Amino acid sequence: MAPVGRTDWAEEEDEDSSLQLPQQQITKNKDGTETITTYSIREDGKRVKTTRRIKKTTIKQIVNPRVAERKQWEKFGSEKGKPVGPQTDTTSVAENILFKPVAGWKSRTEDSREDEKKKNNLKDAKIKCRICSGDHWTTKCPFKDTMAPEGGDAPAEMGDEQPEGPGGLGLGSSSYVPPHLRGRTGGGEKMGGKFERDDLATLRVTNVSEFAEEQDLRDMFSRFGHVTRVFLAKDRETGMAKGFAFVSYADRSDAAKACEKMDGYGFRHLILRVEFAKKATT
DNA sequence: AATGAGCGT
Repeated sequence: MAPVGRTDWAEEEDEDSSLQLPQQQITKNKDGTETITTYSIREDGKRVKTTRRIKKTTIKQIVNPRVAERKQWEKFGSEKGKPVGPQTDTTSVAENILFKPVAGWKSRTEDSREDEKKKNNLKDAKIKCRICSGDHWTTKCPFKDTMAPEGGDAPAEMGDEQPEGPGGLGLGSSSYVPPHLRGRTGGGEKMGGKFERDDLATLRVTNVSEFAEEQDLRDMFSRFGHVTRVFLAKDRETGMAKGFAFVSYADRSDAAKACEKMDGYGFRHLILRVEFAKKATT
């Protein structure tokens, strides 16, 4: 039995607290700013007074005309009758956030000095081709296909148990295998002559949003078949996406399907352009 | 508009 004259206790408390809240106040300051004071109740029941100082800007300065007009609309719903502009108790007003990617943020910690040193050493180190003594890397040498490095017996490798790298590509005494050549089983590959990336099933995707990530592309493209590689071009200095990407498939037929379906596909307010890739850098 | 990165003697 409920005590006489008592309604639901929860209801009562609700009414109490909401009725006692003072109205929002706005005071104009001399410097042209305004101070807005609002009152609200937190989840734990505590009453909170919030003051904010804002600087008013002419609407024309900051928004396009359609948005400006929208700002003058009469409020509706639970905000009905409230004055124009954001009510700070229901709307949080934030500053514009500028997104500035920074290169090398990972190493910008206490031990970043060490990193700097290493970098400089690398930069100062002179490059001399072992084949022709030119100022390029041996691997970039125009004669590397026809000539062996001078001296023949290169400094003995530490781990001699591995006569050839995991890829078994037989690049002289070096066991290094560049990432794109690793783990190949040679499916229908002409092994004579130069090594070329298998771009037969690779699509070039352009007009890619700078906010896209490789995973986004993988998600979109893997419905057409097994995606073997996604490369999203980024500026190596800034990390900014350059707006194009490469997507490789295990099967060229899947690539063809994807090409047909994804060319013209809308992604993040941009229309993707998809076509088969031509050969890589020469 | 744009055709990829990686190692390092």
